[in-house]
Amino acid sequence: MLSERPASAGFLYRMTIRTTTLEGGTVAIDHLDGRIIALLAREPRIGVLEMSRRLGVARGTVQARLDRLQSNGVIRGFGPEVDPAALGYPVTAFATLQIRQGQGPDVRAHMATVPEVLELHTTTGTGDMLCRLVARSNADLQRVIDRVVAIEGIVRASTAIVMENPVPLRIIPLVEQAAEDRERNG
Amino acid sequence: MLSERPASAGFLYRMTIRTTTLEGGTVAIDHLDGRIIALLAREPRIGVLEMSRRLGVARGTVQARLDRLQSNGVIRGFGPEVDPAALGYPVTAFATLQIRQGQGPDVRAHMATVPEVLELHTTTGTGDMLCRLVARSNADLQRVIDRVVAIEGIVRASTAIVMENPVPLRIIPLVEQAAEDRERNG
DNA sequence: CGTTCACTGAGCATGTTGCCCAGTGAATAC
DNA sequence: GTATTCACTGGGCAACATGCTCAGTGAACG
Repeated sequence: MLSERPASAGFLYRMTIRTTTLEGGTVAIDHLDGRIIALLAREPRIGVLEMSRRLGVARGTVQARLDRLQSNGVIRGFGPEVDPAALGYPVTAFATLQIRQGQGPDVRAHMATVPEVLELHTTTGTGDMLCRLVARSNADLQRVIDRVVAIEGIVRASTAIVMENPVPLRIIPLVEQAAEDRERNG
Repeated sequence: MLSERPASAGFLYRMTIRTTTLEGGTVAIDHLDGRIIALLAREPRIGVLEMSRRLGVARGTVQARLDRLQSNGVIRGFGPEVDPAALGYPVTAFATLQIRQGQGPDVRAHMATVPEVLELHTTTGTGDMLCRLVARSNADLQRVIDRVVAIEGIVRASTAIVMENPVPLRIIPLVEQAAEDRERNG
């Protein structure tokens, strides 16, 4: 079931695509790029050869597009998507933190040491930081929060427990949007 | 550079592992599982064969572990990680929505139609829903929010724009934690 | 004490990859 | 207008990884 992508050095393919780069590091992707990403999202284990067959283009083309999408940074990688729930962490929560002036760096470093902190953002608005937490249970969430706020510098933490996840993290609609925009604008 | 995972039906490998399943669909993973996931996270394009070499175990073992991790649901997939910023959406924001009683389902359906909504959760606490948005610019964020709140049922929306992302979405520390817990408990 | 199970190490046919090449049409530059 | 560049096609070849199978081993389990 788990097949592979041979480990390889892998230089850029013979082709180099006339990349359309917009302002600010933005990369324009066309419809074919969009289809490649969508196909890859739907069937991650598909091969370049199989993709070229499905998309009706030459293998080299898919190869080149993929290389470009990766060196572009559009596709950051293919890391395994691990489900925290399956690991025993079925509870997800978002915590808004208020930080004491100048303690930002300390808090950031501290948060990075807590495994249950899956991501951390600094934001505008009421809070100063927003983080995503997971825990083994609602009760366990208390332990996690205690550990999080166990550092000087966090003035207040406000937690919202996730009940449902109607829209799981997704990117395809945005990719299609971006591909269509490219078609229209050029 | 972009190598592959041959498209294949792929039945379970000959081996079936004495799976340790805990209460509530939780799967216990051991140290080897942890190393596999970590290795895969670090070098997603590595092959089963290469992994077995690096980890010092037989190819079949890695194959079987990986199959199990996937059928377990611990590894959900290997979808491409697309960077919204590279696509021209460098602005990320979190919006807290307050929903009018009974309008939840309508709002959920509506949110799913907005490409810039990357994820949506229903939560406890002050707000009723929390969503992650992206936009082409701060100005564009207004357009996105307008589109989001363009449905009856959203009483109030409070938005926090992300400035920095000190801890990007990660899972490895949790995986290691889970692997260690397994070692200790059983 | 026999069975089950995870794992090893080996093998083989098949299929994919990495890389190369010549040729085409279209957009770009001179 | 003409030459060049570039994305893409379709073909080819050697090297390699995969999918699947098999026999054997040690440890945990009933």
